[in-house]
Amino acid sequence: MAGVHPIREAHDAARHRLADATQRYTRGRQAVVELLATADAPATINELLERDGTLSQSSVYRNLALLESVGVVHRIVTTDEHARFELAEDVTGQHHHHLVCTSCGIVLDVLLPVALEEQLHRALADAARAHRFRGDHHRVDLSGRCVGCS
Amino acid sequence: MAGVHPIREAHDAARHRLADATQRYTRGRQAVVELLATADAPATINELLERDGTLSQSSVYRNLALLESVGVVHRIVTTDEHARFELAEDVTGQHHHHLVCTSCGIVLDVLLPVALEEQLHRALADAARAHRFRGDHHRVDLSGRCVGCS
DNA sequence: TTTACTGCAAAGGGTTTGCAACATG
DNA sequence: CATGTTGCAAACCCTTTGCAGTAAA
Repeated sequence: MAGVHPIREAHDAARHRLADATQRYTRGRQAVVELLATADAPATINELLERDGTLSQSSVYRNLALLESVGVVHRIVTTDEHARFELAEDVTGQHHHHLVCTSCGIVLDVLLPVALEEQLHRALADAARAHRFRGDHHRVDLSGRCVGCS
Repeated sequence: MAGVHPIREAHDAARHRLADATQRYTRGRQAVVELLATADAPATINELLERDGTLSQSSVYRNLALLESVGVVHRIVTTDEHARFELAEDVTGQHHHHLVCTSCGIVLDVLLPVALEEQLHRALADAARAHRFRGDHHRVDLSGRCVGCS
């Protein structure tokens, strides 16, 4: 992961994880992974359908749900009415966070300083322990207005 | 805010902000504020309707949207299919974050160390500037499993 | 008294699913 | 070939809205 052939690696990860779950890596699933791997920001279902007119809506929904369940895809839900999808961090190898535009709903990826991530990780682990909560992963969003909407 | 009569202060804030918007502080709106002020965690619409059987669903939806628009209520959207609501931070005076159970969808409030919040704030401001994004407020969630679901 | 608000029921809209045809391993 | 997968269309379910009656200021 996070190697020099990110798209191929995304396909390999998807193929292997699906195989482990006795699922096939069909053309539609490959197309979804390809679209997400080449997107410049988390995409909505409609954006995926527009980018590849041969895909059917119901299959894209089903395949995104499947890919999410095997950890290849990550679903982002904001106050925007459309869910957005991106490749999971352990496929891209790149932990990141989001800038969310409250006007148009677009989501941009951003990185935070490693030291801050570590502190945050520790603080959240403390909070989880205090609430007897088994923490999984954290999410940091900054809401605001993108260039086009401000 | 954040005083010794949090519930009364929530009502006062709601009343004033609604008045500023030429809106009335009706019984249904008071009931919603009261329910949120006395809830131990962010609540779904159904939870509010169950706690006060005299409320009608459509009015609760409308009133939550209105209260959100005047900054009294904050909407939390997670991967859970139901939106959750809590009093806004500038009504409670308490900036906080969330632990979100990926199984049952419950949301718990948590505080982070002030120093960490400041660092986070600065780092996000930097990221926003780099993307020519006008930042508003940040959101930090920890996803995982609550006691009941693990 | 004015007019914002409520409650009901029906409409909206993103997402899910039944089923017959199809393609993958 | 056996069975997982697809595509269509209908069903779902949370949320929103039209409208006539009601209540807040």
